Parts: sequence; structure tokens; C-alpha cells
Amino acid sequence: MANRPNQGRSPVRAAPGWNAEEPDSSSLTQAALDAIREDILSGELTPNTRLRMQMLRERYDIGASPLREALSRLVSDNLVLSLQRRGFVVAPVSLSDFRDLTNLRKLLEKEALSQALARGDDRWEAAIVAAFHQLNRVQERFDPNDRNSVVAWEDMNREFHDALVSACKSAWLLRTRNTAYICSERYRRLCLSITSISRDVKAEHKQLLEAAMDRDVSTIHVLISEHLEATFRKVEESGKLDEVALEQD
Amino acid sequence: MANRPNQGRSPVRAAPGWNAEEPDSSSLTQAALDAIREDILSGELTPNTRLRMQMLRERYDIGASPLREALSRLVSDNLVLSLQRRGFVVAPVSLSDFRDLTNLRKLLEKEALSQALARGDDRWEAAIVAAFHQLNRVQERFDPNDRNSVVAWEDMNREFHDALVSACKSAWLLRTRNTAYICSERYRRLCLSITSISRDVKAEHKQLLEAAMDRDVSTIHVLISEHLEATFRKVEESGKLDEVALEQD
DNA sequence: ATATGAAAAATTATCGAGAAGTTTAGGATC
DNA sequence: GATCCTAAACTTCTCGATAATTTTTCATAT
Repeated sequence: MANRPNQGRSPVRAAPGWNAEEPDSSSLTQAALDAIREDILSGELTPNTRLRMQMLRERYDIGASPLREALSRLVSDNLVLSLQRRGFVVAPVSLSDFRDLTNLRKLLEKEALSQALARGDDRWEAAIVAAFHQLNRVQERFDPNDRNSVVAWEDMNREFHDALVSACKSAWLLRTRNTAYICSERYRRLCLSITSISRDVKAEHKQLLEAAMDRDVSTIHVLISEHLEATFRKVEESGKLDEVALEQD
Repeated sequence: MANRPNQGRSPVRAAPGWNAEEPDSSSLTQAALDAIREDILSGELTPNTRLRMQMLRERYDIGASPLREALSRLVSDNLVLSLQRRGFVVAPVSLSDFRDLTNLRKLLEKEALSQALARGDDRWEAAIVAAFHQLNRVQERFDPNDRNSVVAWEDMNREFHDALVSACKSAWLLRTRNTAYICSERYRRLCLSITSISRDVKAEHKQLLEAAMDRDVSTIHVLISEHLEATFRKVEESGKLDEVALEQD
């Protein structure tokens, strides 16, 4: 592998001396996949942006082949669209799509929680408590201007919700839930300034935790539905999805 | 490994003079995607088969790049696994995976049917009746030895079930349902000699149709659950998933 | 026999170039 | 000025070659 400029924003390629431990970082396709997905989720690559090869090659410092493979995977994950002979586009967003997605998420989360509450053992409970605690800590010293702090919150929020359903044994359900989660995350990040985390998110999470401990399925169904709905409403109120305009690169 | 009687099984490449009308057949990636998916579904490519590039190139007469892109998409669809630096494998099967998948399908089909029954109009009803009628016709002159007849039945069965949920307006739900349907179809074809269609499938379909016309949601929930469960039981009884053996190419 | 290890064979992952197709730009015609 | 046509410019898509592994083979030592 030759010496490249790599002045781009996403340091994809491995550093000179790197720990040969990562699961699959050795593959450029994987690196491209992670980098592009992250950029789409974070809004760095905005909806409807044409993903031109030349641009991508410069941006990620990766050849066209691994990039195309990564994009192909993202197509199946609904983050990218493939236009028949005209390359790839960042999947568009719309309020109605988010409405739709939120409904599906409700269905999947409820089912996953039902199973988790039925099967969860002490370790499961402990993992939730731990994630909850850590999430609160991160939230205390949260700084909306510090990129790292924001990322840390995103990660912990996700870990908490993952912990809740982690006792669910259905791989299919969890995979499907995860796909939906990712796309939903995109809407949240696109529309909600991270500042508005404050909400009552902490209170909501606490209620979820308690319902989980009590194995109160019907309550947790209501809570998770409201949790997701609250996010939807915030996105709706943000007004950032009001234009159906077809933005371009 | 070279003695693969692949001849002509999958005529992927376009014939000399062809109608430039197809939606996307112009893309070799798309052709490869369709062909490989079909071969995995039909069992032509058996579970755990290593998908070696040379083999694939000969088999489909397509270069490595489009093949890799197609495989990348199938990874996201759970039909193919990507081994970090060792290529691709046809996703394995197991009874427990099918159990899991069937449960997810119940959840998705029930929700989709709820929405369809709530929103369906006259045209929706007509489409169901039409598909039901056509399915029965195909079933009457069904010949398990005629490849075309088998494919025709598969297609019509699918069209009937698609018609039932077609009034559901949730694109996310339908997409997700479709992914699950495809993987489920693989299990059915892998394990059930098409001869056993006979079952009471016709009766079951008729009941589904009637419940749809009556907009009887709770009944159709029970019916679709039993329908899927019956298929699961058949697969289970076939005993073809008893071995966990790791087959190879 | 079993384990060790280096060389050979096989296979994947990646790049660069070229063919196929799409978009843009600039007239010519009505 | 608007529409249609053609040529240039640009992109995507695909192939073949090459680098970077992984797997196999086989001789050697325990």
C-alpha cells in the first residue's frame, strides 16, 4: 500500500503501527462501510447527495472497488439508493418516512422487550443498571460543543437501549430492530440539536429501567411507545423535514 | 471442485439482440444478484457453500466486481455471510434459525394484515380474489416434475400473500416483511418437496381470503399464524435440518 | 506417528484502465 | 425564444492484472 495524501476528514486507513486486534479493520470495504454509514448518520453526507466515485475516493482515500461494495451493503440497509446506471445517492428523508419507521420500531421494540423481560436474568438486570448509571454520568458532564462528549452520549444511549433488549434471544428480531434503530438514529441526529437531550430523557429512561426490573411488560410497552413517539414529535416540531425539496450536491 | 455441471443453468448475460426495456437488467450486478439469490433460494447453492470467485465467474459468466457487489448486498439480506479475509459463504440454515424467523414473520404479517384490512378498498379485494383464483388454477394443473409449473406455483403463492398485505401503506413494514419472506421461502424450498403443497393449503388460503373480505382482524391473525406454523412444522418433520454438519463445497 | 515450519499453490482484496452509458453545452431549425 | 439534435465531457460499470493473504503440501525434527 503506497503512501497517500490522506488529508481527508475520515482517517480510514490504519495508522503505521496498529494493533492487529480489530475484528475486520483489515478490510478496506469494512472501513469504507463504517465511515460512510457514520457520515450518513451524522448528516455529514446529507440526504439526496449524489455519491460520486471521485468525491468518495478523495474523501476516504479508498479505491472505487471497496467503495462500491460498501455502498452496495448500505443499499440493503436503506441508507443508500442505487440509481440504475447513475450511481448511488444518500437515501432521502421525509417526515412520513420517519412516521412509518417509528411505527415499525414500536412494533419491534415492544416484541423484543417482551421477550427480554420474560427471559432476563440477574446479569441482564445488572447490565441495564450499569448502562443506566453510565448514561447518567455521561449526561451530567455533557457538553454539546465537545464532539467527543456528543458521541459518548450517543453511544451510551444506544448501549442502554441495547441492554434492555439484550435478554431477547431472537437473532432475527434483534437484527431487524438494529436496522430500524440505525435509520431512526439518522433522523434524530439530522433534526435534533443534541442540546435538546435534556428533555425528560433521564426520567423516561429511569421509568424504563424500573418497568424492566418489575418485569412489567404492559407498562414497558407504553413507556417505550411514548419514548419513541416523543422523539418523533420533537423531529416533527423541529420542522427540518418540512421541505420535500430535492437537494443536490 | 471443477466438475460443476453448471452449463447454461443461469443464462445471465443478455442475448445478442435484446429488448432494451427491462428495468435494470442492463446492470450485471443486478443480474448477478438475482441469479445468485435465486440459486440460494432454490438450493442450487447449498448452505455453507464457499462462494469462490473462480467458480462464480464460470457459473454466471460475470466478472468478479459485479459478483462481489451482488454478494455484498446478499450479506445485508442474510443470505450470504462475509468471512473476513476468506470470501463469502452461503448462509447456514438450522431449525432454530427457522423457528426464530417464523416468529418474526408472524409478528410482521399480523401487523401488515391489520393495516391492510383496515385500509383495503374494492380494488384491494379484487386483487386478492384474482390472485386466489389464479393460484388455484395453477394448482389444478400442477406438475411437480415440470420445473416451470413449480416456479409458477411459487410465484402465485407469493403473489397471493403479497396481495393480502398490499393495502398496507407502510413501506418499512412491507420491506422488512419481504426480507423475512425471502429467507423463509428458502427454508420451505430447501426442505419441502414441492409435492407436499397439496396439504390443505388451498383451504387455508380460502380462509385467509374470507377473513380478509370480512375485515376480521383477529381471525386472520390466528389463520396466518397457523399457516406459518404449519409450514414450520412440515419443515421440522422433514428432518432435513437435523444435522448441524458443516457441509462444504 | 506427531508436530514444526518453510515453500508452493490457491484465493481474496484492491487497483488502474478502458468500454458503455449519461449529462451537459452549443448550435441549428422552426 | 423554444425545441431538437449532435458532440464533448463526465460517470458509472466492468474487466484483467497485481498485491496481500490464507491454505495446502511436504520435508524435517521430536
